[in-house]
Amino acid sequence: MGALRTPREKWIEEGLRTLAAAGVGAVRVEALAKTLGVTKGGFYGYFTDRNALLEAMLDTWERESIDEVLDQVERTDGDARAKVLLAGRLTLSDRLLPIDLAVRDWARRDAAVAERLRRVDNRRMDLLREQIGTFCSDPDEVEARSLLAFCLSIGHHFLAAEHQGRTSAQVRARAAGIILDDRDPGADRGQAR
Amino acid sequence: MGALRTPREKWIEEGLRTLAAAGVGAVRVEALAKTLGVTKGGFYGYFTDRNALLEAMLDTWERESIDEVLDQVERTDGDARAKVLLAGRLTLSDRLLPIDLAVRDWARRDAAVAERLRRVDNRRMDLLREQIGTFCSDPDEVEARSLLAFCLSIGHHFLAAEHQGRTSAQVRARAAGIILDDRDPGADRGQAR
DNA sequence: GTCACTTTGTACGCAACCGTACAACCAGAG
DNA sequence: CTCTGGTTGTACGGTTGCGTACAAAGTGAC
Repeated sequence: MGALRTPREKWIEEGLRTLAAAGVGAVRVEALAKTLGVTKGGFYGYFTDRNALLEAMLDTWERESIDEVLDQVERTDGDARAKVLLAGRLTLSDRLLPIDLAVRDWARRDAAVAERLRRVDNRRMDLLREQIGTFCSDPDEVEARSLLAFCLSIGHHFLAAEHQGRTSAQVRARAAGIILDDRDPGADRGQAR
Repeated sequence: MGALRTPREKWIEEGLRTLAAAGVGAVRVEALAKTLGVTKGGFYGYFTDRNALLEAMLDTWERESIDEVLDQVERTDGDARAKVLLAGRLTLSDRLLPIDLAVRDWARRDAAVAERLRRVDNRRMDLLREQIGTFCSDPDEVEARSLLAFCLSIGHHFLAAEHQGRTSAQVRARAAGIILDDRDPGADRGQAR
């Protein structure tokens, strides 16, 4: 058999890295090849075209950011608030977060991507509803608090403002306290990413 | 004097339209010219290059989304909650919102854009702090609630999930109630965009 | 109508990138 | 060692976009 210096996964991995760093527009076959230290010669053996790579990248992202995160949260035994915070930390890990943000922008212009994102976000909201529902009885309020939790974890990465001496994490922890109806805001439960 | 069929403002306007609809990457001189029904011949009379257009677009956006919104809010006489909601509605108008979201993504990859966005966001957060501060005394809590208000208004545009029968606006109104510490969530104060 | 001045159209060179074709290459089977 | 099959490099044609140069055209002053 011939050598296999650049398997399919390498292309996907580098594609996701580029997506995270510079957006979909920067995911170009020749640029990836250059970064990988090869030419695009082998690329078209794995993918029919650039679009096939983008699909494969989305497959990987979707799998990682749903299945793996949910599995890990379910295996945890903490109270509801702890699970919510853990899910936030996992979903928005150093690896997944930048990809997530890039996909979110991408979805605004591509219906197929938007559909995938809808699936992922629905699963995440399900998790939030379930956990927040354990300490909040009004379904409308559960939904509102779930929305706030989601918007906080995504939105704060888009906010460019400062917090007048406080760190971003401090303000976020306090905000998480409000959403999770924590009556002891002084307690340090760790960072709310 | 010669005719002036396509003044500088036209290019900026069309640039902002394209930015809003398809992101910075889609703001290309020749594409804009085609949309405007001319060729790029005249473009380089107004701008030294594509980058100069992008700068001018940001100037326009910054002016519109700070000065005009703040002026209008200051002229309003309503209570703090009403002012917060009004600011949200103005900032996130049909015209400004899509530009805002595109700029936010752009800022993740361009330091100069990030700096502009920081200025704008700081002004917006100032407004929120000021208004929320009128009915909330703890400065840390004011900051946290301001952050939540901001994240809700920005973040909900990135959330692709459904709300189990409820409309997005309903859930958002309820969430705004939580943030603004409204003890009468049934009251209809208008939409919380 | 003519002139002066500015805007616009056309054409060019250059670069990046896509997708294809094919030759060169390289491990392991036999 | 040789053959074989998939992997990689190279070369190509086509497209799109930037920025420049200059000719063409149109408008208002006179």
